[in-house]
Amino acid sequence: MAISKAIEFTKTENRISDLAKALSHPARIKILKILAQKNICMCGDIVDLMPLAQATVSQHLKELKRVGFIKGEIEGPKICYCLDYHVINEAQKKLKEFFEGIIK
Amino acid sequence: MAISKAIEFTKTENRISDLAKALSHPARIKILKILAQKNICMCGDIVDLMPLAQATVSQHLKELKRVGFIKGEIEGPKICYCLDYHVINEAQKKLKEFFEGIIK
DNA sequence: TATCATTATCGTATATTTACGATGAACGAT
DNA sequence: ATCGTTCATCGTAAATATACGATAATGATA
Repeated sequence: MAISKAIEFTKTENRISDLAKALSHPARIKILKILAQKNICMCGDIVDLMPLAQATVSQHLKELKRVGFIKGEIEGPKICYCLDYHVINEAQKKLKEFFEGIIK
Repeated sequence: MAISKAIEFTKTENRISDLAKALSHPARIKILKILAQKNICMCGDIVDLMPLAQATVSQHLKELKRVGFIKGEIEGPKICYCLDYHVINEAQKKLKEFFEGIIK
């Protein structure tokens, strides 16, 4: 019989899975690539490059903003999105450490 | 107005997001860590270490098997799970390349 | 101020994910 | 042959994700 159950997941486990969740849709991978290429980019530019409606792209942007991969700065009627390298570096580091901890 | 829409996502974008999806739940992160520690492990051992029912753990194992992170070998009435380092290395490489392509 | 451009949000439909108890299938041991 | 162990699968419920059209909100411009 089971002796004792782990009560929860660790902060690290939750953060890694959350970062991975933000990367778990091809549209969001593509958006990050687009923002990396253009450095800074308005929403409409992204929409034109995506096979999705504006409302859907906006939802994906929201998810990327939620974990912090991107920031949006209001600039008149537009919003300029750009990558937040702080969080991208965090993701890279956390995933790297995770894989290194798993690979013997 | 939109000039032309990208028709699809690339194979790489789909693969990266699919690998990320497998990592997008803390239970699956934890399972991979457990398998790395124990090197090889029966399902029941994992269940005892998780705050989830056996059926739920089995579902998470299925998702990890789907992308290839783990393999299960039947050994009598038990099933021994182990990491598939080929796919783990692939994931590490693909994500590394993705981040490097994004970071200037 | 009326209008246009830009983007978020609402409403909604559908699909997928997550979770669990119950059941079934496979095997070893009695 | 029956039983216990181990694990997958079924059935199901609830939550979340995905997608879109329509609408609202914001600010620039005529």
